[in-house]
Amino acid sequence: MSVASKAISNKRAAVIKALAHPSRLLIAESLMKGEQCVCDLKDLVGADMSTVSKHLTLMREAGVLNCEKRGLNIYYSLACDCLGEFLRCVDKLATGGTKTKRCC
Amino acid sequence: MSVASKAISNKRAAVIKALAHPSRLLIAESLMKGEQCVCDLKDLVGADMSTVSKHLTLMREAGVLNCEKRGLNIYYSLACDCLGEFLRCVDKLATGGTKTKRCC
DNA sequence: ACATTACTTGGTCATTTAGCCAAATAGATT
DNA sequence: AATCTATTTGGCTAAATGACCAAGTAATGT
Repeated sequence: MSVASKAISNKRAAVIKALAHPSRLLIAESLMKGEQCVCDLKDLVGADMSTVSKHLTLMREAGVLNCEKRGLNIYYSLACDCLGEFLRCVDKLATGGTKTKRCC
Repeated sequence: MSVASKAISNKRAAVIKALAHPSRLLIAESLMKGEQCVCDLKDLVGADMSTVSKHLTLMREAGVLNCEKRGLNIYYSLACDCLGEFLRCVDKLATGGTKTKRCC
């Protein structure tokens, strides 16, 4: 693999990784309905505010979320409306019936 | 969150996690062209065979891959043909221009 | 039966991740 | 200016991940 395509591969993996955690997935799904501030998301996830904040920073740095400060609150929103089709595929895989248990 | 929806959330996250690594992403993309055996994928990834094998096991257990043994070789294939739309969204996010650098 | 080939499994180690708490910052309110 | 509220940052620790090597297994060829 070339250096360039390795960089692309890493960037893609970072985006996917930003969604590869139950709490972050929950956050992403909730934001499909519209922007929310950190304390809303903290209630949703049920973890320490600092923990949630770190998840959000990670997602923003990966390019998955945008944020905007208004007054005391910081509102996070999805950077792309394609999450639906992303999740459609994930659910297909997550609920897929005929898995190969083993072959060896 | 209920216990049931937490379980679903974890399952989804496991599927996403199975794709959230440069080597595993590379493997998934390569398998879009058709099944391949472990040594092919080892050459593709360029890591130790045992490392690749562990990646493949993880992906299979998450439900992303199927495998079938024929002779000495084990052939891995994608469990779902929806990877294309999945990656379309990932690329949109990975290459997205207007990212919020910071807001605080 | 013995060697070979293709994989997997177990062990170990370094790195990353995820959680919490305490402290810092920034805007709003008094 | 002092305080309150919302959020981030730093520090710490426990747990998970990813890589390699060495050893084990299973089908094939001799």
